[in-house]
Amino acid sequence: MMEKDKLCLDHIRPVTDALAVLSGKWRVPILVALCEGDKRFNELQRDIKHITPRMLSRELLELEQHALITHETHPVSTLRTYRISSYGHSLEPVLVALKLWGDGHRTRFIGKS
Amino acid sequence: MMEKDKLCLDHIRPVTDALAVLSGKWRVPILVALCEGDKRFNELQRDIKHITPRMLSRELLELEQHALITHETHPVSTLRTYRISSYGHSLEPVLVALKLWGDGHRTRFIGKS
DNA sequence: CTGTATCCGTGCAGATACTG
DNA sequence: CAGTATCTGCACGGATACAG
Repeated sequence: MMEKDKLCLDHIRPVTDALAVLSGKWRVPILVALCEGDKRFNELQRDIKHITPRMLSRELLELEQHALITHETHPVSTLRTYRISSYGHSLEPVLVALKLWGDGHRTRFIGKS
Repeated sequence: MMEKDKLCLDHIRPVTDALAVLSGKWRVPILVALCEGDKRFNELQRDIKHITPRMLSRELLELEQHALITHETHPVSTLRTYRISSYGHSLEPVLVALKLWGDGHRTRFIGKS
């Protein structure tokens, strides 16, 4: 089981797979917003600054196709509630690793906003 | 420290910072190729399938501006040698986390190439 | 060998308006 | 409230040719 953590050729595809899931301007903000708890469409639109309904709709669909989030539709009304799936929570170690490195990177390049 | 590894709002910026550094089609392939050892421009172009000299040049510059790689110019000839910096190696935990999750993701979505 | 210059197609994403 | 439709600009990245 991984005797070496060094980079090698067979790392490329899984890494780019993971990056593809997280890439785009709104994926991480949406996931983080949903980590505060289940939310509805307009709550997400309010909490995520500057996102348009078009992009929010698109990205919610994408995240759901990747099984990272789910939604429930209220039986009577048409209210939908979005939430992170347990599979979505499996991304946490990845996001933590990215955060730790990103913190250091911002520190190293002082002067960046 | 980090008493909790849960996602929260102040994770967004460092995470997207890190993602920005790794995003793009060629960054990871270049880093991985250089992990095999120092290489010259044409070696990289040969080892990284389908990359054009334009993109290789562009991405090498970008990676160097982010301090992830360095280059040395042979004093007499104009031969350049590219190598990963120690700072570049600090990305390894991040790439390992991405690889581990990406492996699982590919397993989960069987049928994907 | 180590790149640059130029041209170009496509997709990502914003703005705005509209609908059930 | 919860989205969709349409239009648009721009950046990403490929192809090809050229240069030091």
